[in-house]
Amino acid sequence: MTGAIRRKTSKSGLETRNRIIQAALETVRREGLVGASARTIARTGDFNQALLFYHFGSIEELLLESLTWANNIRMEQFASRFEAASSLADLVDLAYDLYVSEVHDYQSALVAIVAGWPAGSEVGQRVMEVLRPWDEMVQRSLRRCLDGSAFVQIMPAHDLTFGLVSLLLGVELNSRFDRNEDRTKSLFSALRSAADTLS
Amino acid sequence: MTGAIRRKTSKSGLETRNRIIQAALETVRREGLVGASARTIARTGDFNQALLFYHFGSIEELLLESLTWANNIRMEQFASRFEAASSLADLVDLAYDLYVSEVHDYQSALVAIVAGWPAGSEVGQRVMEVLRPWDEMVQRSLRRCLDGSAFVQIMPAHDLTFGLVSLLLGVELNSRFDRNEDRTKSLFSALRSAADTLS
DNA sequence: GTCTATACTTGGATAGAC
DNA sequence: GTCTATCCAAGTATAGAC
Repeated sequence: MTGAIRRKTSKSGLETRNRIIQAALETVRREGLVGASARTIARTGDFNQALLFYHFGSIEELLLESLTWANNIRMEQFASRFEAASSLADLVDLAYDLYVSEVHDYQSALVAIVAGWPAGSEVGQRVMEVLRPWDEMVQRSLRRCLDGSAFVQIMPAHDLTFGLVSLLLGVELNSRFDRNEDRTKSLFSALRSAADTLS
Repeated sequence: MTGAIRRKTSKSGLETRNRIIQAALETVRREGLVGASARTIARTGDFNQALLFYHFGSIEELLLESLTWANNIRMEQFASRFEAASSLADLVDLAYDLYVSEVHDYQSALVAIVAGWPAGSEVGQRVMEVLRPWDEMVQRSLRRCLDGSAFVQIMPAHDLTFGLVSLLLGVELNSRFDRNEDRTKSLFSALRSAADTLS
């Protein structure tokens, strides 16, 4: 297994890298992680299969970088909104928006990648690192929102963080085989009113 | 793709089927779904690779039956306890026990299998069917426990069901790359006291 | 930086002996 | 029902032309 390969990043090189990443995500979305081989990915993006190895060195590396890429977009997209949130209800809304945007754009290809490797493996480690910032961001936001609220008495911030992040993962995983978006919508709107009532 | 193959189930045949299923689960656990090939599974279980095809016809079929098998065990193990639950707090405890037993026995190999295939695929459909009974069981139990409680005002039973099941999936997925069991323990004990307070 | 061609490995699956 | 041998497809990866 070769590590990450990064050539001089010329303009067209970057564009191609991006095309390949898009094709990888699209393929995982359509065929599942089990169906995402170099050849199927290349067919999806309509480029030569060898290109993938030139730019990323291996499939694992490509999937990992695709995960990172998609995740960074989400982070950038949501970071300011998390900073701006001022109540638990805001955070619930944000979580829902995150879910919608995730499922809409990637049909939760991310959770498939996350779930595919065992924890101890090298890939598993790196997946973990990609996900960690979310936890920190949510936790910071949550502490700020709940500061002074009586709500922390019944549910400490770190538990709430872990619960919210896990719930989001679970809902996304669920959405992979239960095409009923209404259930999620309904859940989050119930959570939202609960948050309103309780805080 | 060939369908399920079921020969006359002699005693030793059944035992072998079981050995193969165990090996499949063990392999997914250790190598992840991406590392679960016919050959690696056979090596894990120390049996001939061809045997797998004789008994199950294909890898997909084997993984699906492994999922079903492990899931049935859980269902049998927990069904009576879900029937016996009489409060929201009981249900939270049950969910936690389910998590522990799942992670302990399979290190969440199940969620890996669940996440590996796309929703629309044949495998995805069947995975969905395997999971559905949980939803029904939890929902029945929940309605019974919350009957007459004021809690349903802030959180309807069907939303709570979906939330609880999703949370469990998410926590199990999380446990694949975050080896911190204490976080889960802490979350569920917080949920438990919340359930006590609120119902 | 991209494509074609190709080497080589692994994986899925079957046939036939035992 | 299980094992050995084997076929073939698919997969990963590299070399070299353009």
